[in-house]
Amino acid sequence: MSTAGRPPDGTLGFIHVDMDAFFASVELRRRPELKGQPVVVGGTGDRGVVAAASYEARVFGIHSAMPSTRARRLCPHAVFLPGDHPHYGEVSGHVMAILRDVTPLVEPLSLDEAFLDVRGALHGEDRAPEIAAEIRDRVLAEQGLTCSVGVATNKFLAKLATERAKPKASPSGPIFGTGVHAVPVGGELEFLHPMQVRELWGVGPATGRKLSSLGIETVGDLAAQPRRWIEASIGKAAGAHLHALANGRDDRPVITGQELKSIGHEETFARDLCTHEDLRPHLMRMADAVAARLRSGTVLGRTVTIKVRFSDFTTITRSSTVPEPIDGARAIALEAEQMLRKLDPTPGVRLLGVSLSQLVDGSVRQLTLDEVAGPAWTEADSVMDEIRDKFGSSAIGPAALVSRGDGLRRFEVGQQQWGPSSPAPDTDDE
DNA sequence: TCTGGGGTCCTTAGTCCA
DNA sequence: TCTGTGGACTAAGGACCC
Repeated sequence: MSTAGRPPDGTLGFIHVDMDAFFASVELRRRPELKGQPVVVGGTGDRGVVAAASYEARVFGIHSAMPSTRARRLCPHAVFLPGDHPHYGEVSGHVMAILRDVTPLVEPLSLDEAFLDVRGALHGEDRAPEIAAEIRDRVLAEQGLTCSVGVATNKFLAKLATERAKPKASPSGPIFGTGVHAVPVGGELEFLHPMQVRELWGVGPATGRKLSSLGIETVGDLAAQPRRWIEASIGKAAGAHLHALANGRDDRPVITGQELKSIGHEETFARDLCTHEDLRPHLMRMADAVAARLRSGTVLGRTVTIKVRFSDFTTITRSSTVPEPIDGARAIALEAEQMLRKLDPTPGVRLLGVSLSQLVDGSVRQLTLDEVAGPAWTEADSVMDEIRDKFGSSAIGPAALVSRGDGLRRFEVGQQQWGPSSPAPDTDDE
């Protein structure tokens, strides 16, 4: 991990790039015949959500994170697509390469967003907006995709500037934005203070309600309050952070090569599961998926966490820390199952998740007692990794998953990015 | 209107130990 | 030996982001 090193210095040199309706735009690029139609990418089943909506779909009120069932009601004639995460990752890689061509100081936030620190490329000239426009032109020319770009004196203002540049949906159709918006040096507070406090990075529904109950509606209202009072009202860390942002201060550097803190896998089931026997194969499959990702990233973890969401949507987590870091499916499953056994699934479990945190570098791994006693499991994991590399993720999986008679389908992992793909079957095989 | 999956960070509370 | 304190660690939950 490395950082830009220099703190923000009042130079207009931070750029935020955000792809416009990324997943939907990538699909439209593949299927030009859908251009102009409302396109929705995401979970296609009853329990799925929208991952991305084209601006034509947004005209109908559809937005990301909306339940798919609601999106269908709002716009029954929209084209609903299941999404292709590996392909979006590939396209994202091409876009990030363009950004890294501008500066090595690129901090990806997700597949479709990144911060850049271009201060080193300015040579004392005020040309960051020009660089932003060049980025936009190159992404369009080389990838056939549009993006919006914000420019400011720090990361947070650059991100807000991007929002100003974005296309908007209106009842009469999409309104295309300026594409690039720069917040001039000295104009930060004028730009910031009229905004709703909810627009600040880090203010979600809960904090928004709390601030509103304190009479704080705009960013200017927040900036005018004493910092200590804000800290006492919403918590020390969040209070100090938001107060600084409201005053236009954000000292965070652009960080390249962020280290991963946890790796997990979770799934919402097409219908609720009520017994340990039903849950166990899913737990095994998820432990196997997490283990494979740990090994492919050459990391090990010490804390195993399971997440259980019941039918009434109450969600609990249980975690357990093992003495030595692990990356084997069997070891993860063992810990996870012990925790799951202590829970009562009879009210109905709609989601189950397994994750590993407290990650450490796996390239200098120490053998665990388990491995010293019998290295067969580690070898089996390595062989599985090799087979998956050659024949795909569904080619092989834990034996526990084939004994139920529903075979290879069980080995599919990570295919349910936005919820189960089809409505609950009326059969008894889950 | 029923709410995904991948994460990060913070807060609070309990325990252990020096 | 007992008590208080503070730090490190762990566990659980919540809020937030894309």
